[in-house]
Amino acid sequence: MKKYIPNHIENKWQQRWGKDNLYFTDLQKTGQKFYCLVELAYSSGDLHMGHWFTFTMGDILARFKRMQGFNVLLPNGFDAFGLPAENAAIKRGIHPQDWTMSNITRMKQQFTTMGASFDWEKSTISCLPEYYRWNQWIFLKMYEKGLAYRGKTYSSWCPSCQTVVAEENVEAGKCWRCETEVIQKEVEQWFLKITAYADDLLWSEPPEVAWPKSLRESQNAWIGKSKGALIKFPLAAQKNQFIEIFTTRPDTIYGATFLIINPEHPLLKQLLASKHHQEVAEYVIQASKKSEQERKENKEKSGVFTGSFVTNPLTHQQIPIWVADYVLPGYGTGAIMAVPAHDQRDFDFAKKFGLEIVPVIDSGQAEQLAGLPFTGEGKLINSQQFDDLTSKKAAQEITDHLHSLGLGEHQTTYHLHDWSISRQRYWGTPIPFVYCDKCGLVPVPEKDLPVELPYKVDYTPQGKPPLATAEQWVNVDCPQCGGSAKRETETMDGFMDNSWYFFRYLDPHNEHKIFDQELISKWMPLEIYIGGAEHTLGHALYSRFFTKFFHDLGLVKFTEYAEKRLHHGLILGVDGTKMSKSKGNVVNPDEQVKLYGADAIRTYLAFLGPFDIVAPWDPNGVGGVFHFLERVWNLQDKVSKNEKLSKEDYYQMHKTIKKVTDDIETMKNNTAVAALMEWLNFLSKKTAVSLVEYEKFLLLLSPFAPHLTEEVWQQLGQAYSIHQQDWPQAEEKYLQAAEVKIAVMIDGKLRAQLVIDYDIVNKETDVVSQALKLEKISKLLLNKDLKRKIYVSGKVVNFVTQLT
RNA sequence: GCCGAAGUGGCGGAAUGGUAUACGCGGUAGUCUCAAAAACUACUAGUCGCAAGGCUGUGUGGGUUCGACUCCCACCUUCGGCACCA
Repeated sequence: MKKYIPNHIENKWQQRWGKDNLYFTDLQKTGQKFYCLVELAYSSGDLHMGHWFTFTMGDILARFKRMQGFNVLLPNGFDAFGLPAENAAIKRGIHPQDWTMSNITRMKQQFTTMGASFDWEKSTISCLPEYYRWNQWIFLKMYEKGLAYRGKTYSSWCPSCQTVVAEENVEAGKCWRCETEVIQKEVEQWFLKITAYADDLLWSEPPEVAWPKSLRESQNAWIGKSKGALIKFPLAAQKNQFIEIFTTRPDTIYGATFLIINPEHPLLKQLLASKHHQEVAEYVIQASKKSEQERKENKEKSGVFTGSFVTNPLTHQQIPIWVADYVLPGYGTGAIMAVPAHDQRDFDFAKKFGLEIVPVIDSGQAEQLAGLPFTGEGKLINSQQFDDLTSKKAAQEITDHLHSLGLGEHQTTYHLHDWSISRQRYWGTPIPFVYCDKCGLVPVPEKDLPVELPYKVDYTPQGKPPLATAEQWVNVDCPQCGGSAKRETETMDGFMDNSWYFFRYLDPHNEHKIFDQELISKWMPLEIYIGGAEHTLGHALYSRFFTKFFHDLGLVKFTEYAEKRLHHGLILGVDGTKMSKSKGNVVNPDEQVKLYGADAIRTYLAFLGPFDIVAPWDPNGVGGVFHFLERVWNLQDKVSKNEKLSKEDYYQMHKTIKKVTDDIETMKNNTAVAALMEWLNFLSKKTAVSLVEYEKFLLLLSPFAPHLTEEVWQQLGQAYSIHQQDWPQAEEKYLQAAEVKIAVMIDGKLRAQLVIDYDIVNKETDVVSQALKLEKISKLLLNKDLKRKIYVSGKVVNFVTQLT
């Protein structure tokens, strides 16, 4: 027999599978479908170990389901637009498109060496017009529905990338791509009104689909729905002028002893007519200098008195207006009523500046007696006609009362902001709008899509969008009046591309529609979506938003696109830290393939630990798995066609079939591989192995090691391909061992073992009397008073002599 | 601070409330060899003991139970996430 040398067989089978189109999925076929989705890769040019890990897990599940008779779709595509392409191109002088497309060619080759069962006919590349024209189409539809609009706000701006960075892509005050500190800059840009879906995006309990709890709770927190009231506080000096505040605790209004506005508040200029002018102006300047990050980090309260007063609409007292940067411009109305007795921050502020503290909720608790703020709910005090009401009731009644005075209303606010989608860069989907001198902003008609990205532009950053340099492209006739107009030169955020790609996988080349609705209703929602937890507040939220939008357009019938989402783990470098080029601890999959072959790497990644594991790459571990595969290969020597199976042989075989089946189903690949190793250890001890056993073994191993199993399968003279065989079935009648080991305990402590025939496993009296006869047990029980006998079928006998 | 997940050998990790440490790595000894590597075999939680055997052990302290890694309460630590959100 030949030695197991992966490099001699893997390439051969990869080519054969490709030639035979073995993993082609007929979407029209009837029968149960299984759509297995893995988050698509960015076309960076190199497949790293993280890709291997994630895609291998998807591939194992897909292969398993296919053998179980499901019509499985395992597609793959490329996230191809975005800054890295543009930056790499600027650095190396290659056009982003050429850079991207050659990367994709290379990565496809790397994906092939993985031996994964992708159906490459169902694939998308986001930088191709046949894909991004539908980004434009979606954008126009959103515009039609009032969900895409042009707005002006302060946004995080990356000076290095020369573009707006979405809030959820700002990490610790730095740009997620280049790690330059972002600044706040007022820019006009396109927004998608994701806030219109805030309530729809909130997860209910229990959830409609099986998505991770951590994701659901993070998304809910990010959406940040809170109910409260808008209340107008009349300015003391000017009649009919108000400061409007938002509060979640209108019940505490009688305790509002001052009011705070943020330093950027529009009313502030008006208020600066007092003697405090200088001090306030200085504070505002100081606050504007602080970066968002500093403001958040420094929790020491700061602020100044404006010199002006408002009237508390219910106590009718004049209360001072302060400016403080702990009140944020982007939330609520940017102004608060401060209730120091019942809010920690207001309390800290009041203490620091010696402001009045009036308790209005009776907590009956010690903190309050000790003069600390009580932030919970309770019964009202010091609140005139509302005294003795509970917080909940009072909140309702006080808001209603304010409403009748024309000074308040019920209000719900959200933390979620609209999605700023325009980028002042080249390598992205052109936004399909033109600016006409006569007609203003005009959408490009649907029939004129796609608005193709011009190839020839100057994409080096100069403070204006690169597309503005493509003059021929920019100057167009207005679709409405035919007069001269200019194209929008901003492009779309790359997150737009990957918010809906899994719909397009099902119908990637459709020229007439975004997708065929019948195909979608047949194949979606998809069964499982494997991806990273880092996309919780980005991609995983946007894609749900798009699905709900498609639903409202009448394109799809469901409101969640994936029945299940699973977060994958992370493979660290050998040193236990995150792999990075600068640290030089990157484990290159291509090199590992050369050393051990794809099968060993796949199986090692599966065996490493639970699916969500964060663990370092262990070179010895791969070696161990390679050794396992080698032993499987060498077992051929022992195979005999005539070998009869004992009861124990059948038991081991079916026990393993059951375990591997259950484990792959629940994505516990590590214990599935361990079960195969155990069975191999058992088979290796036998003098001969039957063909039946060996075949079953190969079938069970085939999702993990597709090349080796295919090769041995062929050598055994079996029909091609092993990957088209039926998955083995565990039979109940074989799932009983011949003998059962029972633990015998006295007072819960293990004292002996009893081996019984399987036949008497359910006969309690027989088992107990056999246990009592054991020499060791009878000796230990000699002078003891046996109070209870407990028998757990097939597991344990416990003799209790002491009852507490 | 808040939210989420998790703490088990030298290491990665197994265990429907029922014999803790499966499987793999690493280690020790042996077989084979002139030797080494590879392969194979045995052992490998700590501790007392020549042994038989005992005791202690799943982050800490309590609790429930005949029996707890598993369930409950309190605490500690680590990892991941977050928004001074009124």
